[in-house]
Amino acid sequence: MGRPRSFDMEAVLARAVPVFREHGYDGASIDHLREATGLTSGSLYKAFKDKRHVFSAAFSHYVKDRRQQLAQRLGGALTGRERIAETLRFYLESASGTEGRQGCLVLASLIEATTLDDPLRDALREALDGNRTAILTSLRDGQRDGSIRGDLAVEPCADLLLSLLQGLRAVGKLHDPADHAALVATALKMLD
Amino acid sequence: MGRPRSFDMEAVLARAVPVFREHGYDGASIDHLREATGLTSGSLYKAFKDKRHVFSAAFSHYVKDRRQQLAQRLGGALTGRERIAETLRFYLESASGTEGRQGCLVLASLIEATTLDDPLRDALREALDGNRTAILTSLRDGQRDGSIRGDLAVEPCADLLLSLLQGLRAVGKLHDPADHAALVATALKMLD
DNA sequence: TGACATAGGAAACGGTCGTTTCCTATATTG
DNA sequence: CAATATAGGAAACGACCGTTTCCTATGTCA
Repeated sequence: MGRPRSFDMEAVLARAVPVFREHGYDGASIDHLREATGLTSGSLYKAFKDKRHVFSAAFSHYVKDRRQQLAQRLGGALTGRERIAETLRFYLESASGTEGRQGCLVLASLIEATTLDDPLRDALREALDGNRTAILTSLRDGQRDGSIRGDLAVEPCADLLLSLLQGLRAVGKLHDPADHAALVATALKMLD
Repeated sequence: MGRPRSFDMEAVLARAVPVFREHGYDGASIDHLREATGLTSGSLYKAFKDKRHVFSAAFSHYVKDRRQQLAQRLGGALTGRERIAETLRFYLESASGTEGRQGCLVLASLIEATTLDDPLRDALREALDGNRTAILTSLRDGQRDGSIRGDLAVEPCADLLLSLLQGLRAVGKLHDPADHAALVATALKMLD
């Protein structure tokens, strides 16, 4: 009971995410969040315990949203190899234009990893492990469906692809990646 | 003329670098720098115009130092292919342990790229372009010495390797890379 | 419909930010 | 050796940081 919230929590988080993507956890100020969300700082502190909790919720929202977007794009891709290729294309597009300039929240958090507390670092680890597991699954599926050689060392391959995807987002903060098709083709040679 | 400086500028920069590597430009406070360098904030402002100039000098120092370290390791590697392999090993080691946890200043700056001013962003671009050019040179040398196929598309390959190297540093903030040899072997397949 | 629990929002909190001021110390130069 | 230009360093600056307080508004429930 009591007076109900006049704003949509989901929408506020969606507006908070770009702030953290651009400034990181430490660099994002309550004033930035106030501007982006339209809430007063008082209301922010009614809805969240503190800045840390805003970040935590925004981080979860971002990871969930990215997972959904990727899952949707992977829906049509049949073979494991094609799923890896589509994942690469997804990241190449995310690393381009305004999206690329805004940056990846996972990557931004990674850079701040040493200054984050344990629960946040665990959430970050989970997000990254999730990405790695997804890649690994696609690789193993590819081996099963014949699109990837059966004797490929999938573990180092997954590690490498995980780093490559994050690296694309990093360089994408400055430059748009050129010639997506050639980049995908070259990267896929790691699977041969 | 006048009273000469009582500290070594080079040494102060070497002590300032880890502060920026850990906290980034925005996150590094004058107090952090004061602690790390042993200088009072007044002396810092005597030696540098402002925090931006401390960062600029520290950034140059870091890039120069990294270039030298890599050049030294590349001294013995004869073929272009071996130079690429050695570069990968260099980054894998840099991404490990306390060095990996401390992070790469280029990568940290990349994340903050959108909030940096034009001159700093230009310096960052130069550093990154330098890395890319070095990779490209090794690839072309490899084609000349026969260690890399002559019909390899070197441009996308260089882009990919550049992103991969940065990505290794990113993930290295959280996890040590495992099985360096397998990772190098897998990455080198992009050159086949 | 009146009591109440919570939201909304302005204002202020102490702390830290980057930076400047001001005074003293000291090596260099004529 | 006196004059001077700069370094060293303590203290203070206004601005902004994350957070809290306090008062009003408004929905819910008995």
